[in-house]
Amino acid sequence: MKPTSFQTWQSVQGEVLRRIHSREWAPGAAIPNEADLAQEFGCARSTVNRALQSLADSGLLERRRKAGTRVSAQPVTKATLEIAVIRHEVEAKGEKYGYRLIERSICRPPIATSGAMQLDPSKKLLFVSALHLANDAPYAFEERWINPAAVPAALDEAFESISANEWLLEHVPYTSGEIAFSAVAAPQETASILGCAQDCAVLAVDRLTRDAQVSVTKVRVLFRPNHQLRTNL
Amino acid sequence: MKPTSFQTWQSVQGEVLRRIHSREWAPGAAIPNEADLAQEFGCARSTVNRALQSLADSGLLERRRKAGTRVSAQPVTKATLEIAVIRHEVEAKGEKYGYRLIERSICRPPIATSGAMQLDPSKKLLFVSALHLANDAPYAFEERWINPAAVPAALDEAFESISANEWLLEHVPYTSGEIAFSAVAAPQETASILGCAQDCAVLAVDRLTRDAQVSVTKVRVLFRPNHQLRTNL
DNA sequence: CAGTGGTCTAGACCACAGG
DNA sequence: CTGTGGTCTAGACCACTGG
Repeated sequence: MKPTSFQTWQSVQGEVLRRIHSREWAPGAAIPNEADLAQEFGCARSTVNRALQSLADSGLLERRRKAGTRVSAQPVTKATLEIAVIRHEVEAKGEKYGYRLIERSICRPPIATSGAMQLDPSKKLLFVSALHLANDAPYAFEERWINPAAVPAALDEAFESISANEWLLEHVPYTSGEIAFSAVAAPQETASILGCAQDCAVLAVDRLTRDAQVSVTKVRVLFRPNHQLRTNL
Repeated sequence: MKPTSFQTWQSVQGEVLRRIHSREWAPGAAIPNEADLAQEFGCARSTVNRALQSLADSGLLERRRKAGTRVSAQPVTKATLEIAVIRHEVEAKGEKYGYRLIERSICRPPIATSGAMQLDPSKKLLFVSALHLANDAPYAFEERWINPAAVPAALDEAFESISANEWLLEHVPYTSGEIAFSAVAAPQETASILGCAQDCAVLAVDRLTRDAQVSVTKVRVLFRPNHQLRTNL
């Protein structure tokens, strides 16, 4: 039999990675087509396809019909952050989770909010703010606007023992939306809730959630100082 | 022919999503196995497999051999951030990119740095700090430690006209590593470089890069105030 | 137009883990 | 032990797009 044979898509991927790392296939250069590789590797074309497709997803390869496959010259790193329910996040760290409702009201949102949610500014929304605790210390502060038109049942929920976070996940799961990460100076009120100095730098996660085009909720979560979001590349 | 037939994995996925959204398949509940679905949908099992696997990757389904497939009760949202070379990031916004080297030296790193890089603290490393500009205004400040043992060629590069960012990508591409996002108060020196107030809240991206187990570089990038990292969900 | 990747199929074997 | 997903194969058709 010819040199080596690769029978699993993972092993094919490994071999492709080796050639890229060793610069046998240089950055920006084209690599053989699937059929040729399949023959060389002694496997079916679909196996090669699986391996290459996976590498293309991670940004290492660029593939185009007819043009073929080439090694990305300047691969765009893709960092995947897992955003879990905060309770799970805390428990995963081995800390005790706690929850405290701070405010619940029905009122007209700031224009910036109604604008971002693409809703009529005169319509009232449900506002909920709450504090998440880890080992009884402040962990994250969340301010949330909920669109009652999208989730009428929310008006009947007090959010005193369950976070809006989890409640929404249970009642309107599998939504789409946008998320943004930034750094902000903690406003005075927030700072006192989080137990840090005013204008302390904290990580902010802003999230807008839609269910079939209509905005369901918009939330800003401010984490305790020094909080990090980490992942592997 | 039976009701509808689904011939592409995307259409199968669409139908599965519909059933999940409509709660026909409730959160936490098991769904039929691949063979049954294939028969119902009038397609091959591998087509169903492709569709379900993709949904499992995105966290909507949980699959285990023998146990079958079930709808995730509390799906973990996965936000994928694309971390491009800063020059590209700036240019993609339609702004003019600029680069200014601030410091380049060879010295012993702080213990925290050598520790994180798992290197001998007494060994000297190459330190490079630089400012990235957008439309001539500060965009991001980067402080970087480079391990010459891993990239000897770096010692011959001045980094005066090319950022270490891009230089490294060209010379040791396709590395692995870790990345972390946090909020920090800009130290006095950094603040003056970025042109913001001292202790201003800025987004920090810390990145450790390895090439086959050995640390290549560790970098902290501080973005201008109000910078956001965004993505869709 | 023609080469390349994208996908589908029918069938098969296997690894894993639930019971 | 056995059901389920994970994967491989050989072959086929097709969509896209570069030349």
